[in-house]
Amino acid sequence: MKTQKRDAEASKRAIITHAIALFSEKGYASASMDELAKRCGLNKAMVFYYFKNKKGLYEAVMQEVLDQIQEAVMEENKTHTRPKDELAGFIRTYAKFACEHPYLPALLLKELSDSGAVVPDMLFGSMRKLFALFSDILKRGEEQGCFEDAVPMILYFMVLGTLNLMVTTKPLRLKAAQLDDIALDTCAECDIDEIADYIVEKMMYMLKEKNR
Amino acid sequence: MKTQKRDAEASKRAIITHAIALFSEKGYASASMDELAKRCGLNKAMVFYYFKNKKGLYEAVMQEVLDQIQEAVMEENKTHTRPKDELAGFIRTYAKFACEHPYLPALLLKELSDSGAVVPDMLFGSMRKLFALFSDILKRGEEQGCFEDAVPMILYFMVLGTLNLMVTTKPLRLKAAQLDDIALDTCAECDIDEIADYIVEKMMYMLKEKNR
DNA sequence: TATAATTAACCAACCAGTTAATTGATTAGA
DNA sequence: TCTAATCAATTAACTGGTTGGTTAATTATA
Repeated sequence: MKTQKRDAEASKRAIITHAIALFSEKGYASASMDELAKRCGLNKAMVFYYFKNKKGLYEAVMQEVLDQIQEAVMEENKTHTRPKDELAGFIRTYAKFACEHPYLPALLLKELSDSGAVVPDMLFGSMRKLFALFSDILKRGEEQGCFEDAVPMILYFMVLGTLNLMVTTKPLRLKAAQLDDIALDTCAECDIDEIADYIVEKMMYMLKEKNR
Repeated sequence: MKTQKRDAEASKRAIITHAIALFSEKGYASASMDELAKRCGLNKAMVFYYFKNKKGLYEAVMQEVLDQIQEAVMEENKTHTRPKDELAGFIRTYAKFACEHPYLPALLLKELSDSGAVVPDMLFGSMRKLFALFSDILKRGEEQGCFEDAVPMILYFMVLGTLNLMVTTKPLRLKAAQLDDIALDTCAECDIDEIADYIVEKMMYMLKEKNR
């Protein structure tokens, strides 16, 4: 593998990689294509050469990110059989991924807070699969009698909402912990695994209220 | 009350009102001050006359919105004494307000997904009070033995995350319900009160796992 | 030589913010 | 009560900088 002066694949990948970081830092509107090109060390025209639009690039970014989290969760899911373990695995895997790739929560919250203003069509195309898995776990859990009264859509957003917010607000919570009186615990020290475990535990209580 | 050609208070109020709508629709960066002025039927310079900056206006907007939700929740809270009722009231009141004023979830999610990039200082100044109330309810609940093992920060984001996402994604979920196969229930028909009731119910199960 | 990758220079549209002049209401003085 | 002065509210026109996007020429590779 010799280092060429020209490598289309490498350029394209560099653009996507830096675009993920930039979009999640600044948001769609504030992300400048000039700055992106500068970060990549490429000419700005390259961005439009490989991706038609800013919007086209953003779609590619969202696709990439959603594919990544999807694959991580789906792959982990194979290692379980019982719905309870599947649910716990889903939550812990999402939490771990979100913590290691903090652009995911940032991008997702921004997109969802607009009801997918930028990429409405593809958003629930890609997100549907994750939700379908989550929904299926709960459904099978109910059939097998280990879950009760599950409303997948609400519970899905409960898991994603809590985890995404805990990840994105971490800097804010750290700052608050320093300034604030001691009375309020902002959970600044908690690491993501503890948080995930807590959510898993509480989720189990929620879903099997009677049969214990 | 005669209709004057000049009314400073009315102009200022018009700017804030339309700014709330505009910021929550477009986000901070994409909200144009030219368009804002056009929506208000005022000259653009008026915006900078009453509020120094775009940022200054945005801060005023966030202050207004956070004050509104705060007052609504605080006021309702006075009607209860038992922590369980207080918690239920908190959730239902926030849900109702968020549904009737959908700009709140949009603005809040956008701001939190940046860890308060635009107005970091004032954000947790204003949000702290709401969280302090929530935290206090749980604490008193634990002292009185009706709640167990509560981690206020996580539970707070669980409530806000779920409700805010359910409100902002409503159009998306409605659209998905039409296109999607029937297998996936996106909760498109649920109204906010049902959702709030569900969360309250599940929350209660979470918080009193042993003593029932 | 043909083609894919890369570049510099450019453009019109839009942006937040300014300025200096103008208009309307309020008030003080006669 | 009329008027002149004062001050707050409002405006049109402008600015310098940035934006997404284009184009035509140039380079490297096969």
